[in-house]
Amino acid sequence: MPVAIWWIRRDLRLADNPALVAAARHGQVVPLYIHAPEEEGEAAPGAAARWWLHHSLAALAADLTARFGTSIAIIRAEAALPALLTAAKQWEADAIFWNRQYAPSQIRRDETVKATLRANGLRAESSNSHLLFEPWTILHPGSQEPFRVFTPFWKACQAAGIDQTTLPVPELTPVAGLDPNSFASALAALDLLPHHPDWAGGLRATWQPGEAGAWTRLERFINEGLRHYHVGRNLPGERYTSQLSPHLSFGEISPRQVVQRILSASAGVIDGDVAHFFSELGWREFGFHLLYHFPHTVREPLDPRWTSFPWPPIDQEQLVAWQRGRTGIPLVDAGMRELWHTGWMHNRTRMNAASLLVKNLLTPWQEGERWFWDTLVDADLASNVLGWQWTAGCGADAAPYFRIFNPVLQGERFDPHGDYVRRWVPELARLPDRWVHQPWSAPAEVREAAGVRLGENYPWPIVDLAASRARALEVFAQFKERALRFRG
DNA sequence: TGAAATGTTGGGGCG
DNA sequence: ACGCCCCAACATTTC
Repeated sequence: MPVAIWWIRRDLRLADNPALVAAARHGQVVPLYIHAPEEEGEAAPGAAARWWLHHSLAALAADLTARFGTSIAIIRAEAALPALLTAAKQWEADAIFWNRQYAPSQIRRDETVKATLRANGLRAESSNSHLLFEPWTILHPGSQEPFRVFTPFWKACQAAGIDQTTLPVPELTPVAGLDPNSFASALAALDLLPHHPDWAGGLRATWQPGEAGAWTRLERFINEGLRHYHVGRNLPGERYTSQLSPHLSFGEISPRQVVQRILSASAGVIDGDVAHFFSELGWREFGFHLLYHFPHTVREPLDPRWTSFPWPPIDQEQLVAWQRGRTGIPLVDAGMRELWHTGWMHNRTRMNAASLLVKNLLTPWQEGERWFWDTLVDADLASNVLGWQWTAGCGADAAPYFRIFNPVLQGERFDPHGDYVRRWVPELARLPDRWVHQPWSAPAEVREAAGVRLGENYPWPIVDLAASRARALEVFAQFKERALRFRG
């Protein structure tokens, strides 16, 4: 019986996995994970993602053991290609199957890998498991150009129609010789987990990486979040969002499975809540669309004229205060601490934290992008870059430069009782609702009664919101006047 | 998927 | 009864 390698990447699941199905059809299956972060460049996982990767691999291996009595072979390598060639020889495999990835470095690597494997007489096939729509299939009907604006992009996707068919877990004949013990030691040798100090306690308490955990999240969302999603998704203190992002990022569940399950739960009815949730999946697709068609956006603004934006020198002290949730602005600090503790941040707060860094603190968006990349368990190059460039106003469908969030008003509007702030910034927990989003404005006796001593147990704001807003408006307006005057 | 300034309207207090 | 002012409430515009 021939042997096929299932080259595992960000498709850490058994169900709806085209590469796995293809491998199982071909013959005996070698589930193989190659750890070669150096080769992935900008897409190499950050610290929080490495924690997730460890546990997701462990979960997948456990599933393979329980269902098929096999495990995952792990190779630590400088590059995937030689590892694949060695593995093919070792297992006497004549075919390799994988699911596609879309970061520029990954696309380049996969092209070389595919060509070389085939030149060596091996069968090499890739499939789509990560997206509802391959980026190259959605183009402007007339010009055949990629989209730069979300709404027409998503309309074109919907016009193309979401394929709802999903693949069952295949019957699988494993190769002999893969066992849980050697998997466990190989996984440990990858050294993906933090130590000295172990900062992952909050992650462990929050998440269950793996296919089962992904489905638990989805079912919880359908039961508790979806019904009021359209309004509730804006409230960071409540649990109306799906929190599926890390599971989707690691391919523990496919967007197709999510769509199919939600439609079955809603009896096929697409009301406002369902439509809005689907459009959030659409934003994920849009990120991959942009990353594929405009790969330079990983480091540079989509619009090249923005590369000359006159950022002032980076204030390291302010940057660290932002990273650690010590800006003195409660909503932003709550968000940054939620991120540090759980590896995830509510989208409403992501926008506010990003706006403060880029606009009020005039810090290059790449600094924020880098911090998010390292601390988010759901960090996807596509979504992260899209989000930061959206905030900075230099990306696709970007927020205009004058859109500057006021984190006090945003807090009062979307966290009216301060539940979110109190949870993550306990120093402020005893302040009345009226002042919880702006402790610096509270009467001294109110602060004292609440045990808030600014400058001692909670910082004064590191920027004056009104003054820094005015400064950002001026800098951005001047830049627009000078640099953006000539189109194209 | 903004905030703040400015403009408009209409009710109520008051001389 | 009337004009005037104030200002909340809402709409529009500007950044």
